[in-house]
Parts: sequence; structure tokens; C-alpha cells
Amino acid sequence: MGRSPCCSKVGLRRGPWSTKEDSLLASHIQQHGEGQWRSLPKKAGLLRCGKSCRLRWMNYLRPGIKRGNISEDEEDLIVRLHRLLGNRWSLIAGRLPGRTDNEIKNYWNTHLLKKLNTAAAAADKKKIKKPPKKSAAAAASSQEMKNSKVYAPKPMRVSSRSDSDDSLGSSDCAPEVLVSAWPEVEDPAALYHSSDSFADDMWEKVYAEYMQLL
DNA sequence: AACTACATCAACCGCGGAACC
DNA sequence: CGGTTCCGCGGTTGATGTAGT
Repeated sequence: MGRSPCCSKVGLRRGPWSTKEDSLLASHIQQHGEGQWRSLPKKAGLLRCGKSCRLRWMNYLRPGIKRGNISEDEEDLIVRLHRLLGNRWSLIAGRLPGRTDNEIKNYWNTHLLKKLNTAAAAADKKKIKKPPKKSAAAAASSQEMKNSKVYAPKPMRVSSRSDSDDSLGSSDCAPEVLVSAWPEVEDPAALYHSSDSFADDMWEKVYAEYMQLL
């Protein structure tokens, strides 16, 4: 349907944000809240398009954002969530407090994809060495990686637009849905560690609930 | 020290879909 | 009900940093 004419790039700044721009954006949002991205730049005195402002706020300026140092636990959770949800970065980010979809997407594409590929390659090598019975756990896990069925439903916006300006926290549309439907994660670490049967139950529950939502 | 290749990640782009008129 | 506007998402790009030669 209607494609956004978006920012008619004329006269608009692009590229990296300066600290001055950051502070202008942050202070404007602190005063007026999120939303109205289209008109925000003008009101805030920024020569940026609304999309750019939104991205900057969501990924860097929003309070509570964690940058870098993705722990092994978080990494594991990302892998498991990706297996469950596919490239639904915003949903995955919604389960990782303080992490943004952009960061997770980048991390996946740069670190995890490589890591998983080498792990799978190593497992394949093992399989070739002793092909008769694929009993090795490593082979199984690599097969799991290959064969794992990723359920990737179409994204769906659920929150109404008027929600967007009520509070800073309501910005993440999909997580907003999930937060209400999924068990809230007090301690994300509780979700990790596949060997743990509690975690396995948890994943089944999560998956079932996710299916219900669709 | 200079150059090249590769890795990383912030930012941009285009699209789909909900909300609005 | 159909067209338009706006938002949010996922994919991609390109600037910058780092390692290797």
C-alpha cells in the first residue's frame, strides 16, 4: 500500500550522529515522549529524517540500552530463539533486556553465523570420518542446526498507534505483545543452558504460547 | 611503515501492514 | 471501502578499525 515518501533527502543530514544531535533528540523525547517520528526532527531542530531519529533513539539513546559484551548466556539464548523464531530480530531482542534488534542482527551476522558454520563444518568432518552410524552427539547437533525447522511467521503489529506516545517503554511493538503473553523474564539466565530440563520445559511453553498468539 | 584484506557495526533503504481519513 | 500516511521491521551498505603481509 502507500509507500512512505519518507524523507525527501533534500537538505537532510545523513551518516553518523554528532553528540549535539544526540542530545537534541534525547532531550526532545524526554520532554515530549516517543512517537510522531515524522514531525519530530523539525520540532527538535534536527536536520534528520524521522526514520533516522527513531533508529538512533531505539538503538543508542534509549535508557537501559546495553552496548557490546554479549555474554555466552545471551549468545546461547539468541541461538535458541533464532532457531525458534527465525530472523525475527525484534522478537528476539524483546527477550534480551537492554539489547536491540539491530545489535542482535549484527551480532548474528558477524559472530554467530560464522561460529555456527564452523561448528557445523567440524561436525560434518567427524561424520565423514565415521559415517556408518551417526550416533555422535556432535553430528546430531549439526544436523539439528541444518534440519531445525525455523518457524518464521510474518511480522504483525499489534499495538495501536495511539499507544506510541503514552510512555517511553511502549515503543517495542512486538515485545509489547510478547511481554504480556509470555512469562516475564526476571532473570534471563534462568532461560539458558539446554541441558537443564527446566529450560526445556520453558522452551516448549514459550513455543506453544507463541503458536497460540498467531 | 605502507599497503591490502578482512571484520565490525552504525546507519540507510525498501517493504509490508496498521491506522487514519 | 479505498486511498494515504506513518511506523516498524529485516536486509543491506559503507565507513571505520584491525590484522596480516
